Amino acid sequence: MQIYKVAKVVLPIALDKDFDYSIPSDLEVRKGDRVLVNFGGSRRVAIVVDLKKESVIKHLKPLIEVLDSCLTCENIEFARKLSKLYPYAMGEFLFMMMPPSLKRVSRSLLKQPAYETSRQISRRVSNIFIKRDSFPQRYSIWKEKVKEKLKQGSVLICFPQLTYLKEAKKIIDKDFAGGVRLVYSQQSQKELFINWQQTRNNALILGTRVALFYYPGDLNLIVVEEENSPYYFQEEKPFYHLLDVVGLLSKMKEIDVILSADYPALSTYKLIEEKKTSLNSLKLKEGRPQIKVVDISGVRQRVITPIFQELLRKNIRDGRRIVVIWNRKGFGSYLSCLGCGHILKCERCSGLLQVSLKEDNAGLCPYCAKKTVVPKICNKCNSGYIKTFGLGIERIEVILKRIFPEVKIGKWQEGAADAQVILATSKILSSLYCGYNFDVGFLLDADSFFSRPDYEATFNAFIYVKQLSLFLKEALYVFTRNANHYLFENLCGNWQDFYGYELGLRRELRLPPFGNIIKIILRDKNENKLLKKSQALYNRLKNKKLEVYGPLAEVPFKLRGNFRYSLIIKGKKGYYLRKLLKEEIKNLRRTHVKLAVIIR
DNA sequence: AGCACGCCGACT
DNA sequence: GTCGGCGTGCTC
Repeated sequence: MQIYKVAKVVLPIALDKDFDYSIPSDLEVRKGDRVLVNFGGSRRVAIVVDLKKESVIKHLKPLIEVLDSCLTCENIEFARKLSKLYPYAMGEFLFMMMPPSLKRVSRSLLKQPAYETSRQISRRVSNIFIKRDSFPQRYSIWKEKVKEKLKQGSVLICFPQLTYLKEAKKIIDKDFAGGVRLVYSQQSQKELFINWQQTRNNALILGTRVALFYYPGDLNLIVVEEENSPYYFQEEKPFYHLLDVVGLLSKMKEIDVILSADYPALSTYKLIEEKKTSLNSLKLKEGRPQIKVVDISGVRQRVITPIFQELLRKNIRDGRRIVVIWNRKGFGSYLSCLGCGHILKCERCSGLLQVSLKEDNAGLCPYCAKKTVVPKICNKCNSGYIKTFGLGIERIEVILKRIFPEVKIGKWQEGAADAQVILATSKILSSLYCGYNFDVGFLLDADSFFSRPDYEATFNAFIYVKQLSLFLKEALYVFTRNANHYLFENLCGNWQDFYGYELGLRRELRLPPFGNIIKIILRDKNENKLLKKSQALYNRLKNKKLEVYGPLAEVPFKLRGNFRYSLIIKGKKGYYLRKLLKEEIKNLRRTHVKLAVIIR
């Protein structure tokens, strides 16, 4: 006999609500089952989140079919917790926990149903941060713990990027021959489905941030490699930070976490100071390589300064392998008419068109990557010639080749093999993890890192410069026109001094990790309408006694045809703010304002 | 989210 | 007269 006659289900929609369906007498339903329902006039996949004897709703539609049991009660609990932490519906998170092919209406291909793991006896969770300069060093520390934990369950190792993951796999494979499974979003639906099925128990999983949502029930340990990486912040809906989600999952499952990196995230450092996370590091041996701050504040030349030329000449003469970093790709940074001064812009964005030598007559939008054909003659005034202004890395290449005609100079990737001087944008750092070394580095525009209106800019700049220096054997020259900026005070010394100072600033200004920053970005094709709605939202939030700033023009103001304003809410950490935010978002969705919400 | 319904201004 | 943008309400 059936005890339960009603199933509560959720769908993958931005709606924080479950719906009741009656269970036909010939169906057997469990929590976590994937079912087919008639919802709002169409057949859709839903997940059963609860079973009841009766419902307050009068006319229930019946469940059409049980497709399979692919999720567990624990998945449901996790999704519920996530939807309290972030302003997204439980259904949106729940559907992230199953492979994409199961989100569609499809007959089950599952070989076996999801099984519930019994809860362990309550135990203390250990959180540890392992600080070493390189991946092999860090890996040698946490390897044994992975082996040990793998005896009683699964282990997940998170990587910030796919290239990094694949390089690391080569090393890890040697110790776990054939036993490693990869999970990342670029895999095909078929691959994801197979891997999802094969990592349900007793698996060693290497994955990018998506893999965390596919976690198996017997997960026993989470390792987050390069835990300070900005790639752990998902920049599209649903916005989340992997470290938050790892914290939530480890607390729920009572499993240990190993955070591993060359330098800790600031939030992790705070936990270390509070003794909530332990620190495993070597005795301080900073100063290899030397970081040298070069003050060019009084120099007339913008980039190719005499002091840079002199240092470069000396290091070339000494036979050193050199990397020069300038953070603008292409040839020039903008195009302008010599006659009327008109500056060419992307037709969809407020980005200035960049120029590349390779792509003749092609202007590239830095924001949407759209290519535009650049006319020879300005079509605004019909007389002036269009000329390239500003410095891109390709123009720097041309200039340096003229100054040093006898030296092999090449761009990163193209000429990396045999050039003595490599030119690159700051993006080079993420490919250096794959084992590439230089003797000397020149960071030509350190100021561009912290000139943005972003409270995290200085911290990110610190991490960037420190990480870059780890791939240099001898010295890193950092050029700046703001040599008295606090970034440079502790750049060469003890890293903990910088962390301490930064943490003090954040505490004083009530910024993360001491408080929440919530940024709501509103967008619309109609600029006036958008401004009005942004102001209306500002007033509503202000009336609720929140600390709100804005509306501020986002950078870029126009992106892919949409204008963008943002509001920033500053507040204490807590559920009150999140609950309030959820309500506001619900109201906004109704008025068809497109928005993004970023919580830090 | 996605859809239907109903209100009001614009325009062949 | 009707077409369509837009606010509102609903989905078991």
